[in-house]
Amino acid sequence: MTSGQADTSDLPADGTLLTARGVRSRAALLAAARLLFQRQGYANTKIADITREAGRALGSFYTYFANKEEVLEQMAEDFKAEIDARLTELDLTRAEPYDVIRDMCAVHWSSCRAHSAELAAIFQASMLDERFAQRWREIRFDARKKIAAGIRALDRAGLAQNPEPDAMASALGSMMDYFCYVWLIEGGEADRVSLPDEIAIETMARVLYRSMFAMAEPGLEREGGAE
Amino acid sequence: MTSGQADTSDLPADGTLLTARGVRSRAALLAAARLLFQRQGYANTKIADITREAGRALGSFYTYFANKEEVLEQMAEDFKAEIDARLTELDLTRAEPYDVIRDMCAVHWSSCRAHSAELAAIFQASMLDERFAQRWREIRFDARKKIAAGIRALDRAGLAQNPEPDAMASALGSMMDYFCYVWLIEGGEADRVSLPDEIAIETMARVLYRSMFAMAEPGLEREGGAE
Amino acid sequence: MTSGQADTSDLPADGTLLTARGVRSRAALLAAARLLFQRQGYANTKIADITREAGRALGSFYTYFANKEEVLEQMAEDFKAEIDARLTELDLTRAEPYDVIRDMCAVHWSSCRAHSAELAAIFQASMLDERFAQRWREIRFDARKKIAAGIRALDRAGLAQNPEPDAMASALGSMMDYFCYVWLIEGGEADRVSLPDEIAIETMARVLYRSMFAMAEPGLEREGGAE
Amino acid sequence: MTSGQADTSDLPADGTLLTARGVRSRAALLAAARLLFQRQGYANTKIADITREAGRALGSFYTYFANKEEVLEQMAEDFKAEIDARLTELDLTRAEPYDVIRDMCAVHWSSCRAHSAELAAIFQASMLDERFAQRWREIRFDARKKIAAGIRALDRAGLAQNPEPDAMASALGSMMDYFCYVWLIEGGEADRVSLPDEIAIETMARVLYRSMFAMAEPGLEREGGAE
DNA sequence: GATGAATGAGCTTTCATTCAT
DNA sequence: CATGAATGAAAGCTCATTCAT
Repeated sequence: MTSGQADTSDLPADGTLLTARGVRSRAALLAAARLLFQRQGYANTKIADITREAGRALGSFYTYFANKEEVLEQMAEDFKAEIDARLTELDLTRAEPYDVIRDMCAVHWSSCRAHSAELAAIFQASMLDERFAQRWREIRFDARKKIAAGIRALDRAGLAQNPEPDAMASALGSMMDYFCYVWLIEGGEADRVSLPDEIAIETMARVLYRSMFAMAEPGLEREGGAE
Repeated sequence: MTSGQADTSDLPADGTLLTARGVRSRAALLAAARLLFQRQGYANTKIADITREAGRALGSFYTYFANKEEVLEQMAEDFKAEIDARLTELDLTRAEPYDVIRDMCAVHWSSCRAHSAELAAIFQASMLDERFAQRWREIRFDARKKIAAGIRALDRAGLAQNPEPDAMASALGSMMDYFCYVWLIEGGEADRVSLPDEIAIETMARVLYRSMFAMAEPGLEREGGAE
Repeated sequence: MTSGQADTSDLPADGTLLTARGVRSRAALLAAARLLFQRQGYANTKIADITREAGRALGSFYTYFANKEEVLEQMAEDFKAEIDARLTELDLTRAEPYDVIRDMCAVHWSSCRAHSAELAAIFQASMLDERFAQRWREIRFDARKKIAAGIRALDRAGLAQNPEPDAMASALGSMMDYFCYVWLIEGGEADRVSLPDEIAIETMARVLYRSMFAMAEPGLEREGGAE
Repeated sequence: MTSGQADTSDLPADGTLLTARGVRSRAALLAAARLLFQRQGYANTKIADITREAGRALGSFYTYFANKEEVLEQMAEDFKAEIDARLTELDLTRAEPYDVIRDMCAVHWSSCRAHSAELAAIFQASMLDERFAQRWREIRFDARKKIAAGIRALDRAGLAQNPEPDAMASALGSMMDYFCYVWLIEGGEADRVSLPDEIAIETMARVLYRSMFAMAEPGLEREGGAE
């Protein structure tokens, strides 16, 4: 429920099975790493910090991971798996498209909140290391493709016009990713440090809906909004 | 025109005036730093890299800067000054609001392109160092305020409805900043590495306009778009 | 007997207990530091000198000490503990006051000889660093107080007169400290490089006794000295 | 009057005569060095500190001195010349030997006070650099010889007994030097930071007189002191 | 003479990774 | 498996000294 780590966290890097003790140690290290990535950032976290936080010896880290990158890779995998899973679970058949978009934004926001450590670490690593930049591009690509597909469907249905669906999807995805980073990790904007979930989700949903449909979202139309 | 560096680049760390030779060296170091921040990132750039690239001795760096942070601070200042200046020059009285928004996006995009080194460095540093995160929040805050003001004006004029102008401004600003980072620095999305200026600018403008006005932008309406 | 280091040498910087191997390394580093402080002075000794002399890698130094100052602090502590202990062991009830004073001088001289590295380092550091000047003042303060107490006792007993016991104690203490430094570390006076223990001790004792009692010490009186 | 620097300060290292401008610069540098040696110590004073304090360019230092050592050497020379001169001026024919000793201590104390920068620098340098240790030994040697001569004279006159005049002179000289250092430069003892001139001088004189004569100094005898 | 930028050797400290116990 | 000491390559930064202007 809390994460998708269960699938993989009991496996060492080389595929060998771990003893019960090993499983516990590995989990302790991953948990410590998450805590620290979130608290002090990925780059600022040393291997020694992780083992200290996990109450393990420094050398034990290398029993389970080749290096810090591997920890992050593991986390990124779990993170992506979870987002994918939750996006797949979405009910795309809801009558009102805005509700679908809103659900998607809610999933994105709550996943990012639940995995803020991973989000922080991936964002950071993507800026330090081209390999992780590539990984991050892959991770977010599914979401982009989904959005682009939605835009193309609208176009085909004559419901809206969008000459560059991929660029638009990239822009909207960038908004979602960085907006979550800003409010869930970086500490908000200069004049405000946090945002209620409800507002965050609606704001993202509104931008997505309006950008895709080029009209106001249903809730507001009824109130005699932009029209 | 290219930058606001002229104002400050003839001043060393302690406020004393530099000789002509000093001005040249300082500029060479800044140029080398820009090049390297862009090419290999801020965190991956060592002081020795900068001096080597600038064709200067290691120690010379410290004649002009106390450390790498100071270089970035200088760049950030210049960057912000330039963006501010260019946004101030914008003609806000153009008849068509979309044109104003488009101009703004064009300024943002071209500024980010011209200062991609600074953008890369600031983004990176903001993720490694809380002090720079704060600085980055300040730098981008003007743009957020401007967008929020636009949204509030539309609301007051009854042209659109937007219950959370600040959150919306943050989302749109995040989109602009990260979209520029992704395409100008990080190398695009998984399936594409670059975007023509025209498309990038229009995409951002479209998202801004539609989100703020909750309707299609003028160009498309005429073509019988979303309606 | 040789030192009070035993109490503390099995503790690393952070208070954790060391393994046997660690105890050995720490001791090796301290021994190397002592040797070098004595041979080439505190300020002239680099961390790399210490580790090389100890046959350890440079980085190993930092497993045990935060910096060179900490090494000295450790030594100073041990030095002070030893002098205190030896001064406490003195038999203050000997019938002849001169013998008590002579014993005290003997303890001081031999402690300084045994810990000439520490003495040299503390003296040097006290001149480079106000923090160590303060520490040095504290270290020597017990001895000053002891001398001043002796002077006051004589005054009260009507055996001598000394209007400024604290100033006198400072002068006598300065004599003892610097005289030891000069002959045990600096290399004596311009025309002579060393002094037999016996003469050094008697000279100090004589100055102390005469200054406090304002009369010749017993041994000489019998020989028909100053009277 | 303030110093003996006048004799030499208008001569550059190589014997060439300086222009009036040069004389002023050299003096400014020496004055700045004195100030800083006193304020922050010899070792902690950088060449750049000196030139900044003197309001001169960094490079100008090397017009007048080969390095910092040479500055100190110059100062030491002046210092020694002054002490020698003042000790020579002493009236050794005063009826009361205590008065002679007291005058000598007064000269020593006031010279050290007037030249505390030099004293601080020489003491420090003597602990960092064997060359200066040697120099310092030479500087203080005259004083030692004078004291030893006094002791020998007393011995010959049968007025006191002192089997080791040179060791005694070293002890008394060490007392005088370090006592002055402690109170004029280092900042006193742990419980007190300064001493009135009168008390400092009398304390030194008392230790000298009593140690040499093995009896109370005249002033106290009259008050029915030690007898 | 005066200036201050340029130089680079030298030192400190950090930390990922290895490996003997 | 666990442990934590050992290692040494990398940086960062300082500052005496030189030298072109």
